[in-house]
Amino acid sequence: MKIKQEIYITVDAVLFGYSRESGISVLLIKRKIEPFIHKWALPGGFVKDNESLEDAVMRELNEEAGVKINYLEQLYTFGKPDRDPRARVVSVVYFGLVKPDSYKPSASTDAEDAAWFNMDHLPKLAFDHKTIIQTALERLRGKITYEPIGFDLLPAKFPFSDLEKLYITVLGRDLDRRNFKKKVMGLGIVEELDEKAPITSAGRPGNLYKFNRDKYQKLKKDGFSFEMNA
Amino acid sequence: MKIKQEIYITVDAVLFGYSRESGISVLLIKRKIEPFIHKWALPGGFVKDNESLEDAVMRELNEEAGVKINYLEQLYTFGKPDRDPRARVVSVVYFGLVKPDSYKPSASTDAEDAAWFNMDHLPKLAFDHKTIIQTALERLRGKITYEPIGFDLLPAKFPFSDLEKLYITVLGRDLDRRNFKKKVMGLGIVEELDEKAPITSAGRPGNLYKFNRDKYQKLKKDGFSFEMNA
DNA sequence: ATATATTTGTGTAACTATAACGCAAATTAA
DNA sequence: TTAATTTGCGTTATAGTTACACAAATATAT
Repeated sequence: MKIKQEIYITVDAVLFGYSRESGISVLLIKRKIEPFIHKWALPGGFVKDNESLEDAVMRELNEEAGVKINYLEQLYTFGKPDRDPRARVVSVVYFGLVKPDSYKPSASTDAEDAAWFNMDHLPKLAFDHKTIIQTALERLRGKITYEPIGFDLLPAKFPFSDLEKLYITVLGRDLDRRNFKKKVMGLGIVEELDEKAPITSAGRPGNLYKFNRDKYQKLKKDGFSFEMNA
Repeated sequence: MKIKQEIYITVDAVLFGYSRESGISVLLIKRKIEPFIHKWALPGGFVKDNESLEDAVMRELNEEAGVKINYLEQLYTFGKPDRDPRARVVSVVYFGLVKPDSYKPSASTDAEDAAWFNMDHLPKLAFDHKTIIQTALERLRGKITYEPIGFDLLPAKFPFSDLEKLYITVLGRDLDRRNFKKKVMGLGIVEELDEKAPITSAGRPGNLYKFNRDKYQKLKKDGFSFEMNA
């Protein structure tokens, strides 16, 4: 092609996980090449000439971490001229959610190490990755109220209070337990199971619940819109 | 740099305009180079090595059209390997709104022609630009309900029914005129002016109204959230 | 000139959703 | 055995939404 352009394109991913005990976590990898060698960074890498952007993120995530992704969407493209000291690099960043089941990052080939970090205790990060994580967190906050993506952070079966705690953590404000439950159950997409939740603390044992994704899809087609402000 | 990568990066812009008479329009330019020479396409072009993505869109818009942009945000990055017949091209697309005042595309240097097209009568478009416009329209629809971006499609002073018609057009459904007005005025960010609207049709003449952006910003800082479902 | 159609402005009543609570039941911890 | 904790279910007051009715001021048709 005629045009002279010296810009590289990468993909990165912000993967969020959640647990009742430690709240929201982010998956990071320890870089084993320069720049920022041995520093923590988001998983990602250069896009190959013939693969789509989505394929590129999925490949990198497999190579570097090996976790099962439950939800993935494009977040934002970061392109400030000086964000990479080596050269001009534009990064298309994806936003993903991982269930606790498939939480463990497996030993990987490309990264020195991969680990989940609590959002409140992030290490120093390479490049502009701190800003990127901030943007991703805002997306999570914004989106959880009008799309049922919270369930992509929980196991298939969960005690109701886990869902409630997830919303409290993500939204960063208190909710009325009773109103929250009424609202959620009223939507008709969460079902109570005939199964007791494993005991984790004092108090009356509760049931397990599950998200009925099929029902949500059906309702959505008929113009139903999820909303959780309670 | 070590990495071999043959991917080009461009920026494109979907600029929307609005008028009571013709509804929503999109700004298109007629290409004067291959591929798709003489075909209509979104304004845009290659990013220079040292300019930010935003600077690149603004530059291209000036070169090709010369309209004043009232609102601009990043929309999405399109990167399918075969979207450009020449080579692998990843395009970062921006979404913008233009007021009717600064509506006229001025004669430009880079494009053969630039013109506004009604959303319902778009010509055949180059590349995947039809899909891109569709995505942008969805963004407009989604965003107009929870951020006051509708005012970026109207002149500073407008008859109230223009705002109402804008929402009806964008949302694609009917609204109750009276409830809509109550809702909007109740938010406290639209002011009635002491000025009659110019007469455009039969019926009782109405006043002009204006959006108070300062007040909105102030309220927003205090946790106020715009919402228009009426 | 007069009647008709059109558009703006204001209001009210019924219904629905949200917010703020209380209390009993079933369990663990003291 | 008692206290603390957690779940489940319910009620009431308030706020918000929806569905209407009607008068006023103008252009248009007759």
